[in-house]
Amino acid sequence: MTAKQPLLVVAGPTASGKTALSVRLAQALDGEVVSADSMQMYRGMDIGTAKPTPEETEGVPHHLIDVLDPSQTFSVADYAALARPLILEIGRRGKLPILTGGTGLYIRAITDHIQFSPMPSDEGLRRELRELAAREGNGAVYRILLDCDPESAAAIHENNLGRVIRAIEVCRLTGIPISEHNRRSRSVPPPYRTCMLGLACRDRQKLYERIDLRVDRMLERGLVEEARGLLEKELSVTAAQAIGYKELREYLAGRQSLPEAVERLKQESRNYAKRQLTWFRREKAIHWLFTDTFPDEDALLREALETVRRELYSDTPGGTP
RNA sequence: GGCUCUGUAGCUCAGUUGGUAGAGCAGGGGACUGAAAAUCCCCGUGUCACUGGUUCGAUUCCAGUCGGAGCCA
Repeated sequence: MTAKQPLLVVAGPTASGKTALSVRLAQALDGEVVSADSMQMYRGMDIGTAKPTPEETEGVPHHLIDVLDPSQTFSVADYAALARPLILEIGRRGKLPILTGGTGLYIRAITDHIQFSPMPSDEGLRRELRELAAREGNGAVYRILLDCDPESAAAIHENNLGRVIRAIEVCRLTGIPISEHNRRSRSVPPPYRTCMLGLACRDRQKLYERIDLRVDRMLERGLVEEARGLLEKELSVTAAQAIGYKELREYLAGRQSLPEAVERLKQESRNYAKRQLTWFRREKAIHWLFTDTFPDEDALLREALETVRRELYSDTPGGTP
């Protein structure tokens, strides 16, 4: 029986200070950062995703950044396939992997060790179901799910068309209801001893102000030009979802003034942060660090380190580092 | 100065043929397993500008007052 591998997670909404904290934690704990950010994986999407710059990383290795071309689609399953061996390998080298990012789904896939079995997708079926929904309404598609997987149907809202379609697709393709599928995906216990840190602000308004400010800084650094270059290319469905570029597209197409587009971009970012908070709040294992309650960054780091040592390195039967 | 329009939820606006009002956005909460920076769900009492008048009853009609917009001088 082998001891579980220590894994540190730094989660939190956009602009909460994840990058800075994880770099300092990596320096203090001899770690390497593994990004859990669905958009920073794309090359060329630098300013808009607040990708850590060389100055910010201070030499600390950062993985799973710039590993995709914006034309590539991607999924949680793909993420897990990349991240898991990487985490293992970092550990083998005697380093602490620090999973940092705001994509809750990706983080959970790792921490809960969700098993993704190989599964083909069926574009034709998806399109067909989408057309059915457009023609006869979401209810028509939902009824199909009700028929093949009542358990999932009970958990998915009729209007959440994407999920309804996915559940039907899994049913049709594998003959197993997605509810059953999801249960099986949790059959393997996580090989990690995990400590989860969450960054947040006590004062929501303060977070929103930070977000607005950061957007302004992105614009100063050339976000509009970055967006112009990116939008000339063919973007995958995944990459096209990134906040920043899709709002600026309206401006670049002359359909909206720059101030209007910027306001929308800030608004989208704030709404996104709120959704992230909802997700992470559900993660009961998270130790929350409220950045606005610490006098300075050193105090924050000290508290974080104390939590990590307690969670990861105390009374470990396998010995301490 | 005259005429016209206008003043309803934080914002933009509906509406009530007179029985005290509702959408979108914002805001808050929630869900989340192959597109997740996505997708979806739930939450709306506010002197209906103010003061009078008509009326059983006015936010709704009338008059005046005070804001705002426009047109003519």
